[in-house]
Amino acid sequence: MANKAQRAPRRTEALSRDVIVQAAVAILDAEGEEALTLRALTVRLATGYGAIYHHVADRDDLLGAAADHVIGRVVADIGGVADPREALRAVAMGLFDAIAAHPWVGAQLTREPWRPALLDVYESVSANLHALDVPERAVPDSAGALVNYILGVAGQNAANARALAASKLDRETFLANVAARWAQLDPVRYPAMHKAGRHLREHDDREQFLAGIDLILAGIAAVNHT
Amino acid sequence: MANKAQRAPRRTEALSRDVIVQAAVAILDAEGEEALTLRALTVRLATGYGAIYHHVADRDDLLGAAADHVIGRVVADIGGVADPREALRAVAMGLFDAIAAHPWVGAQLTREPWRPALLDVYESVSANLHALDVPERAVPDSAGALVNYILGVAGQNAANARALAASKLDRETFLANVAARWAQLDPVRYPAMHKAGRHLREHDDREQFLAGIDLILAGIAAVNHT
DNA sequence: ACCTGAACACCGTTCAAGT
DNA sequence: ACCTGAACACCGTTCAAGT
Repeated sequence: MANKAQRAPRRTEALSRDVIVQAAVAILDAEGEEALTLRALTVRLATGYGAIYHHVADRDDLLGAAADHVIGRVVADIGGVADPREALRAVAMGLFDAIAAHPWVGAQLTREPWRPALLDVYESVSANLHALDVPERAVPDSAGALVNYILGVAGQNAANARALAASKLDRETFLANVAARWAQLDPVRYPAMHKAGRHLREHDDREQFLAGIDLILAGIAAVNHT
Repeated sequence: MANKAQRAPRRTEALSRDVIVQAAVAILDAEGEEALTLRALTVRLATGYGAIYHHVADRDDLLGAAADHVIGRVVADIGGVADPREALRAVAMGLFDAIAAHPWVGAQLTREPWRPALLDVYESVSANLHALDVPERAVPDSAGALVNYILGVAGQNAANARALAASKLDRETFLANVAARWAQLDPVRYPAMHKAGRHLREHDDREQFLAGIDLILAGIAAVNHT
């Protein structure tokens, strides 16, 4: 055994905000939001608390930066789509997939919706609506409807991922449990949910999400053309 | 001064889950979500920790029950509206107003969307869509679009309320600050947000919310009738 | 400037002990 | 059954001290 005064090995390369954010993303992806503790970060980065606070204001700042890091890529990857309708669907799908892959991002977006990453989303949506010949004065409400819908789904996704993780079941049996609970609902008082319980197997979150986007786009077209 | 061994006066009436939930709602409304600590509850209820844990599983259970308590009333208060289109708008407006009055509810709904209260919302929305002659197989996606949109706005409202409280500014100057920050954005890279910054004064959250609901309803009508 | 890590001021939750 | 409150196992954050 080593001397008792021996300390954990310290890092040699300099710390930076970016290194910290990447470590945070890795922890969040691997173990979820509540696993991101300052202690876990000091261990992973082989450093002390003060070193982290030297580059980051507080835990919320870090969580926000981590979300920006993930979402930033999505918006950047869209640019090339020419057809505005397809571009809108691409932004929506890109966000959906990013949030499905990193559920903690969904929770973060609903918590701090004014983050730079969402600014770009808002801007991109607005520009594409403009390209769709939506009248100037109708753009803000239309963009708001789309973005708020996306944020709603994002929140749901995050909540589902949390529930799935907490249940410690695999996805299959977890869904079966949800379906069973719904199917047990009184079919007189809760006819729609009762029925949904019987169709959950063939339910596809991604398809339903896109259907919602198309519904809103159809509404925007209907309101502005007649 | 009294004896140092003197203790805080204890309550005489029995505690109950309902009394605890009401106390929680009072704290949440007055001081926001992070003010709801177990310690604050013991003080307010003049009791001990164990007494609370005897009626409530944990803090999350309590937060959920508090949200149900607020949302339950909203759905119950709608029932009477005959025209399905008006009933849908009434549900949406009821939720919006409840969340505006109790912003912590918005955060809670996005965190645990399977709560009983939301079940009733989903059911009510589905029934009214059915009454609007939306085909059976289109109801789930349509209801999902509406509910997810509502949840998205709910989350935004909660986030705005948190930011407003944290800023310790009054609503007026807080909005002016936001508008100023947006107006400062590069008008080339962020034309839509730049412009939005100049119109924030005349912006009405409630009106924009309803515009979104109408947009989605128009989309549902357009997709299903052609 | 950048980093260390003990210490501080909190949390939610438990549980032996009381009535 | 219902309640008490000290104690436990954590948090995020600070700051005097080091390099």
